[in-house]
Amino acid sequence: MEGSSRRPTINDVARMAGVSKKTVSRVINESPFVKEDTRKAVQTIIRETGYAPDPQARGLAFRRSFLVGLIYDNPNPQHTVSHQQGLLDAMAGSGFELVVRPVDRTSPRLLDEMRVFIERQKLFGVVLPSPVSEDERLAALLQELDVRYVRIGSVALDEPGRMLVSHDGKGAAEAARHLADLGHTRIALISGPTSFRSSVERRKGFESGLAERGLSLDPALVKVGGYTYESGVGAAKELLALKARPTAVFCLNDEMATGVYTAAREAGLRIPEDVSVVGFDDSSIASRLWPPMSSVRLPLRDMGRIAGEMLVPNPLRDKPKVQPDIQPELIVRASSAKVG
Amino acid sequence: MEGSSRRPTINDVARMAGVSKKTVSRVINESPFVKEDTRKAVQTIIRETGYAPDPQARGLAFRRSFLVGLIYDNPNPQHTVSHQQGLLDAMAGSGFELVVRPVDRTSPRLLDEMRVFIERQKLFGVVLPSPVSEDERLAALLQELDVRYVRIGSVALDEPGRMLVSHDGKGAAEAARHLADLGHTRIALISGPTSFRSSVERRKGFESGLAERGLSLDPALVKVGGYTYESGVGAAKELLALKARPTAVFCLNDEMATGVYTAAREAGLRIPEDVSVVGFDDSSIASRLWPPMSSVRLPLRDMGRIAGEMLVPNPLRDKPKVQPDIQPELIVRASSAKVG
DNA sequence: CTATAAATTGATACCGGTGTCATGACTTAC
DNA sequence: GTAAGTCATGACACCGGTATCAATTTATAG
Repeated sequence: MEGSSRRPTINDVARMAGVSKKTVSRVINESPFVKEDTRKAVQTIIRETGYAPDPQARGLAFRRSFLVGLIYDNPNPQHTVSHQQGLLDAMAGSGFELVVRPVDRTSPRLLDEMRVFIERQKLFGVVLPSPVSEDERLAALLQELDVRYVRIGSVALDEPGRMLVSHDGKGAAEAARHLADLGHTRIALISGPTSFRSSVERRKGFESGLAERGLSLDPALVKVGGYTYESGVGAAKELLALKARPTAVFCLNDEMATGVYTAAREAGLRIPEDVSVVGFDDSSIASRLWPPMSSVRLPLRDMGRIAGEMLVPNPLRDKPKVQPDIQPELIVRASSAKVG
Repeated sequence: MEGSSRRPTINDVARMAGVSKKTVSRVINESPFVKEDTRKAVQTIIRETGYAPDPQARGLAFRRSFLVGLIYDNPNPQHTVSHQQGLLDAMAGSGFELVVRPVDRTSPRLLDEMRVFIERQKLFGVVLPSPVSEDERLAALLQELDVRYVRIGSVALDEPGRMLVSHDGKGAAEAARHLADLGHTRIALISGPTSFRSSVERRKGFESGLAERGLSLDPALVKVGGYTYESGVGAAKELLALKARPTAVFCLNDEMATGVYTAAREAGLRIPEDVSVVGFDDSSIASRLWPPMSSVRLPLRDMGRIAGEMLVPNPLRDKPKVQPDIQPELIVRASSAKVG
């Protein structure tokens, strides 16, 4: 089996099959201009030798690599991991590889760095989870460089084939209806930084959900946090110290919602008896806290997978099928209960 | 500035500098056989044109890519993320890119898949965090393929340049001494699967730490979990139902330790008054739980960074310096207190 | 000043694929 | 049966670099 120590090249296959390397190339690339007999003969040799084309050489000739870049700058590693896993699910066995690239989206050199990264590596495609996906200059650069890309974000910023929308607003609206249906009327909101599109969308969705139940968001009950645990503690302390204390708090991510637990404990308040809490992300901590926390779940891994399917052709997955719709889902646990 | 739309190649630079492409190649590769004047002239052109060699072409000629593979199969995504971040820290600006590759270490086709992956991509190097790092067949394969690699694991399984040791045992020993010093004598252990080297090492370290204080591990107080929350709940339930109930529980990871919180609550026991808990990993949940959990911290990101420094030459980091020693550290919080 | 050694440099082949275009074989039309 | 068109294939250049080795220049020795 192991005749020579080095992997066979296209020349070896061509010689063994008694054809030119160009014909082997045609077989590899599924050119229709190959006689059936020839194709089979070549494929037999390919199978016997275990030949696989060298991605570097192929990429050099194609002027395009077989690398997909994941460009991210998410404060929540959970998001990155999940997206990455999903992407890898979709890419497994496709012959493409995933190159990960964290960036600082506030860096003035971001665009230059991205240009160099993409041009140098001649990336086949790029996946941009939020908040990087929200940078229109970056999207413009990708179009200029003629690279395939998929942006993952909470709202449609691009044409369908290039944008995967997670509809964060719908999930937030569901949370709003849930709390309203439990009888809450003084519902506080701990938002993330308004520079994040997700914060804006989630807030909008939350407000529209409240509106559906005839409620509106009291500006005095809105705090802007930084998507961190500490900022959640701080915001919750202020909210829980109010004379007209809210009976429920919705947080735009679980980190901050966890901070509400801490603040509530310090204020001597019980969850959910004194204050209901609903988070966003359904991170692993949500179900570990006591009481287990209600939270809006985004199918992050699925989103990564779908983005991958949109980007790379995968022979193992035959059906290109319609792009499934991503829907957030409210997971109701014990941290949200009837008011009173 | 932007004369032509395509990036300059080595030929452009050679023509503009009035030398052959081979000389430009020598300058790029820092060959000592280039006259100072020539080198400067070429470097000037390189700077002016913004030329950068094509990694694919270079890799093709070198028979080696500029890709580093991260091969992992860790049930705890936190570990993967942290290692990955550290690796990327070390690789930033080096010209190398990180390709991530999750695997199933129990798959019978693992070795074949790895061989194909490494040979096809002609990887420059590979990083193997535990538990993948514990597979000796894989290490043998990497040596056969003549690929640089760094194994990250709890104990030395390879020569120093190829192994980064995290000394999990020391951290576990510290936890043991900590609990013993608090007066605990009936100390339970919830272990991970013994197929994980980390479990074995942590347990050994824990036992030696107990021995230092004149204690020994009671086999009746040892449960083997699966490194999951659920297994932690199950193991803790059994332990806390014992007549001779342990006054402290050490868990070989935080997931299981979090399960002890749940089991204790269900059993009506208080932490730390009725039972002290110490975890391992110092994952983010440890400090969010109530009471905040004592846990052994491993500098995972630093480990990734050091592994990266061991693997890739980085011009931005001049000092190769001695390999720093990785030391676990016990973070004492409120879940461990004097026996009483 | 000449012979010899050492330092520089470039011509050419090659890494392992693909694109272009010409060529020969085979059909189909008349 | 011959002309024209289609199909199948290969020769050769090329993608953008590096390796080899010979050629040229410069330095050192005698």
